[in-house]
This record gives sequence, C-alpha cells and structure tokens, in this order.
Amino acid sequence: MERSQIHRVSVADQVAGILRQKVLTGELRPGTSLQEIPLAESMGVSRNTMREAMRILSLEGLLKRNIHRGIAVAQLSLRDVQEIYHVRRVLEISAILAAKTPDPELLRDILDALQQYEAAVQARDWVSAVTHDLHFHGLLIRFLRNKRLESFYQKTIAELRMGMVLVDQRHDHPGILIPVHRKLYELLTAGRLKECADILLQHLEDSESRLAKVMDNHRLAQSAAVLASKSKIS
Amino acid sequence: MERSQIHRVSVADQVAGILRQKVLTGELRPGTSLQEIPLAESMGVSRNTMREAMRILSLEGLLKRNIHRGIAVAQLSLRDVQEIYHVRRVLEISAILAAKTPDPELLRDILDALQQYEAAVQARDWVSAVTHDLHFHGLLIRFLRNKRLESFYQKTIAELRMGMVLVDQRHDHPGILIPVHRKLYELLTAGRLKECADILLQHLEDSESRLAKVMDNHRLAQSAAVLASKSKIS
DNA sequence: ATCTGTCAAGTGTTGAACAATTCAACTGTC
DNA sequence: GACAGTTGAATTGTTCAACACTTGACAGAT
Repeated sequence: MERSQIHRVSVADQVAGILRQKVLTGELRPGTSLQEIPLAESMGVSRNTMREAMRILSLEGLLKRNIHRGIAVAQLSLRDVQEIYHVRRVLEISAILAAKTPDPELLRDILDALQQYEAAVQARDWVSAVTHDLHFHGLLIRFLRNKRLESFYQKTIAELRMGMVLVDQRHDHPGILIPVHRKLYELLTAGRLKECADILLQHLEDSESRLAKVMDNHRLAQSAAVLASKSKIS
Repeated sequence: MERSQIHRVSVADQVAGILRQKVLTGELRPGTSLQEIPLAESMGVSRNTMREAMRILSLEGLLKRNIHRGIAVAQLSLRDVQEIYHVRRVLEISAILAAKTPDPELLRDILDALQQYEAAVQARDWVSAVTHDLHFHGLLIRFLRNKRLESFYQKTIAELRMGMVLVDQRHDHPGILIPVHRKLYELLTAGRLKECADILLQHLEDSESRLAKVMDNHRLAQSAAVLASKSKIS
C-alpha cells in the first residue's frame, strides 16, 4: 500500500534533474562549458556522480559532449529548429487526427492549459505564457496514448525551449496567438479534426518562421558584438 | 584533413556498443539480469565504465534499471509491441508521403535492401531476412530528412528487434512478404505515394497482429513451462 | 506456520589516483 | 617576424578501493 508514493531516486538522477532545470530556465546558457570537478563540488556530489548526471543530459540532447574537450550546453542551429518543428508537425497532427473519441478529462486539462495561457498573456507574463503554450501542445500528444511518442515529444520540446531562452523573451507578443489556440480547442471539441489539423499546421509553420527570424537577428547581433569586442582589443 | 575518419570513442561507448549487439542478437535474452562486477571483469573494464555503458543502454530502453535491485535486459509486453507498431505507422507513413521528389541514391539503397531481403529469403536465412526487412523500412524514414526522427525510429526498432529474438525465428515465413515490399517499392518510384502509404499501413497492421499472436503463444508456452517445473519441484 | 532479526550480496556513492588528450605558451630555427 | 616542434599545465577518461544503503533469503523464536 502507498507504494506508489515512495519513489527513490538516485543522486545522479536528482543532479541530472537540477541541471536540466538550470538549462531549461536559461540559468545555464547555450554554449556554456561545464567542468566536472567544480560543478560536482558546487553541488556536493562526487565527480563520478556528476559524470553520470552529465551522461544522462547529453543523451537527452541538452548537453553536448566532446571527448577530452569537455561538455557544454547544447546550442540550437537553425537546422535544429527546422527539425524540431518538423517533429512537432508530424506528431501533433497525428495526435489531432487520433482524437476521434477524446477523453473528456484530457479535454478539460487542455482547456485549463488554454485558460492559464490566456491569463498569463493578460498579465503580460511572457515566460509563463510560453510555458502554458507548450503545455497546451504537449497535452495534444496524449491523444496518441503512446508513452514512447510522448516522451520523445517532450524531449524534443525541451530542446526547443532551451533554444528559446537564448532569445530575448520580450521580442514577441504571444497574445496574438490566443485566437488560434481558442480555435484549435473549439474544432477539437467539435470533432472537426481535419480542419483543426489544418489550422495547427499553419500555426506551427508561422511559429517556426517567427522563431527562425528572431534567432537569425539574435545571431547577427551576437556576431556583431563579437566583432566589436575584437576590434576593441586590437 | 581526414579528420572525419579519426573518431575516437570512449571505452564506455564501446562497451555499450558491444552490449547492445549482445542484446539485439539475442545472446543476452530478455529478462537476463546483469551484474556490474562480473560483467565488468569479463570485459576487462572497471566497474564505473560498465556502469556508464549500462546507463546508456537503459536510457535507450534496452536495459531496465531497478534501483538497488539490479539491471536486466528489458522485456517487451504486448502493450510495448502495440506502441512500437504505432510509432512505425506514424513515422513510416509520414516518410512515404514526404517522398515527393525522392533522392535517387536513396531509392537505389532501398532497392538494394529489397534485393538482399529477397536473396536471404531464397536462402532460407530468416535472421538475415529480418535484418534486411528492417533495413528496408529504416531507409524509408530517410525521406523525412530529419536526424531526430531517424534516431528515434532506430531506437524504437532496436527495441522491437530485441523482442523478436525472443520468439523462435522459424515460426514464420517472411517470404510471404516479398510481394508486398516489391509493391511498396514500385509505388514509391512511380510517385503513387498515397497508394503506397495505404499498402504500408496494411502491411504494418498485418505484421503487428502476426507478431502479437506469436508472442502470445510464446508467453503461454513459457508460463506452461514454469508451471511444469514448479509442479516437478513440489 | 508466521514473524522477526541477521547476514550476505549487490548496487549507489565517494575519493583518490593515474593515463590520455588537448590547448596554449614557449622554444629555437629559418 | 613567421613557423614548426616541444613542453607542460589543465581537463577529461579510466581505474581502483572503500564504505553506505538496500534487498532478499535464511534461520531462529514465537
């Protein structure tokens, strides 16, 4: 009894979780190189345990390992963003089309996410808005009722989110997207799945091109800054 | 120059590769429990390195880790098989539909796989036939031109294959499936993608139900054997 | 027979050491 | 001054040995 509540987690897994949070929240920015000994000491664990944690995150794609050269927080390229949105299109649209007899509880969760998203936008809390936006989409995947597809999707979204903290959150106005999400929810509950999938496809394509543009601007600004600092040195 | 050829791999990765092979070929059967120290000694590496290798494989889903209770080769349930075939349907059909302007070289690779598959069947080499069958399907995924989807697919297929070595290879006659694959290839090169996807869907569903039936028989035989041995003891 | 305490075996974690590799600074030569 | 080669510090990869903690089985007590 109550066995489900007692779940032991190894220290390595906990460390991986903490590191994962730091990466996803942007506390550790893409490109940052992580050294084993200082990090292990700062978290009060041994070097081996830290290595296991880093191994986990590198297999998740959040860290990138270069043998004998160290581990760094992964950096998304434009190609990566394209791939990730491709994954989103394939999975989310499959999910929508699989929602013929949707679980009412799941529909309620989706509505909750939608409302929290709208509330966050009202409050001009963009970080929270992004969170609930991604949560909304993540819930859609549950229509597939497939743990493998769900965890792959979540892993992929984690990569995307890591890439998004790179850019300034205030660049964009997620409020524009409220009507689209509303529409998606309505079509979904009405069982008009094909139309819903079409709108979702359009939405994802818009979203991708917007992010790509922002990232490109950011990249240009970055390299300009590097050039400026270099010229200042010489 | 020639830097691409020189790829160093850590010992842990190599050990993981060897273990992976042993699992996929069935040398280590599902359910087998693996102990760190004996395994590490048998392969001439330290316990830590072996732990890293096992961590890799458990994150791939090939090993299952129970904290403080050891690691065992994962065992596929019928639910797992259903999930994996679901993944196959989603990805392979998306891939087919994405093959509007197929890369000629890829088409040739697919034809090669098909011919090797047919040759294996002619030679009554079922193991090789399964290999080339899965290779054929794996090549289809390349139409997606998406590394994340490809590696996820390969990881999933690896799980499936592990489940398939469980059952007796001689139960089935893969030769029956030659015409279907031939047809898939023809429709694909003809650009009749929708029809191709339909046949593929049918093929995957047939394949799934066949495997499910075989696994169920196997499961019954297993539990019967267990019962028999128990009654012999008592 | 059920329960409880003990114990061995195995995993989780630590810390220290050594080997291998990279990178940058330093040499000397041209 | 430019360049190739050398040296050495820093970091990662790997090994080893020890201890803590958990589990499962066994034996003895009830």
